[in-house]
Amino acid sequence: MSIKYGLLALLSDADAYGYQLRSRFESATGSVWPLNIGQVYTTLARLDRDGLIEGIGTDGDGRAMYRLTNAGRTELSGWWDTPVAHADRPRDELAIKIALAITTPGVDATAILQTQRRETIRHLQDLTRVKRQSDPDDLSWRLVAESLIFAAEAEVRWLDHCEASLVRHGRTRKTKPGNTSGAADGDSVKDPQATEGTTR
Amino acid sequence: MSIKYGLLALLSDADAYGYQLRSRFESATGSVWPLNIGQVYTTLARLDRDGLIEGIGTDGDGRAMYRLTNAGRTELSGWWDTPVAHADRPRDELAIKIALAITTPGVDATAILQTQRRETIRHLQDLTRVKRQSDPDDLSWRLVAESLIFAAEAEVRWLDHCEASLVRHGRTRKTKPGNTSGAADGDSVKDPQATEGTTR
DNA sequence: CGACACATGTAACACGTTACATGATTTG
DNA sequence: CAAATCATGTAACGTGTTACATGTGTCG
Repeated sequence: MSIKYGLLALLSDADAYGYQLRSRFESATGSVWPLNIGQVYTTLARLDRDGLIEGIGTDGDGRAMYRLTNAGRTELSGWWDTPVAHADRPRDELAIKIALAITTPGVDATAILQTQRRETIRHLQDLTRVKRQSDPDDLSWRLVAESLIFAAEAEVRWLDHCEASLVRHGRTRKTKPGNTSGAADGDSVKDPQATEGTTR
Repeated sequence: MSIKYGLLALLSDADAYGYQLRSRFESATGSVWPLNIGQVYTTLARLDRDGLIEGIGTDGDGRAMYRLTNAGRTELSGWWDTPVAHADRPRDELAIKIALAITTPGVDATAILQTQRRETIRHLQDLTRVKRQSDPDDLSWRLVAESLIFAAEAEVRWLDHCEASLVRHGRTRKTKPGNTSGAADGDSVKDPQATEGTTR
């Protein structure tokens, strides 16, 4: 879904050819998600077929130019007006994996949680490094990076929350409220936005 | 990728047939992601073809049973041991949309951010309601729901952060530090885990 | 000249969705 | 009996990936 509308959005700014669309897409999103060039062409073909864009011959150097049609403009403004629904987002593989790890006998869920936590922290460090080394004036670029950072931080908090829940579950509600350490209560595990220095 | 390993995980517990696998998958993940039954069968066929599972005739009532092979067991334990990489996760349509909204002339990015925020808050309320109405003893179920809650909360914070950044960017660093309202600084926009009562 | 970036495409495949066809069993 | 649920599959299509084929332009 996303790249279809991505191309429409880029074409709403100016006519373009396939190769150009890829580089514009990547300069808008900061090349965090390199866009497959083959797919650009197949998507353009589909959009053309559906009347949302139209091929307008070749420019002076033989590049196949495309232009947004009125139908495409309508489709696009519909996209802008409609929030991204949570319903049609892809399944979260991590959540599924943890759920299955817990319910499958013979699987050490705690070990999986810890391995994953290390991986996510590592990723978080990559992201903050990338962010530090990039032009702070390029807004869209920076916000995309920060989107990933926010998500990764939430993931770490969730992993910690899972581990705490597992422990509590292990002590199968035999202990009464008023327990051992601290921290293991409901939500709010760990401070948010604590990106650096959470390596364990 | 996820459902392939999901089926392997379920089959590592006990032999099963297609229909059964779907209901087990959904009872593990809390039917937040209803699993397409058609795909279960095609995936089983692929797994069989690749030697990770094998069809073992039909049970007494004519249901096509499958069993995990040794190769499948190896593949599965590899999955358990390897953390989910951030590299091969799907693109985040929301982040792309906002990035394009900012870079495309003639698009009201602030309006899009606000519409999205309302939608996400609404979703968050749905999730907390679902969580409240569910069995608190079903760990895996609850954690999956909370995974979505953590992610949605992070999304709201990010959206707020985007809006603040846009405002700051609008005043193109002509104002000096020491400014108008408050709140619009760097990270930590809004308190985390504040699920209820953030409707605006 | 040779390597590399530019530029356009195609083929094969994995994965996901919706929809359809078909039949058995269960239940109101 | 009629409707719902159980159970297995197929077809068509959208979307994404990797890999290949093919040519032009540029630059060291």
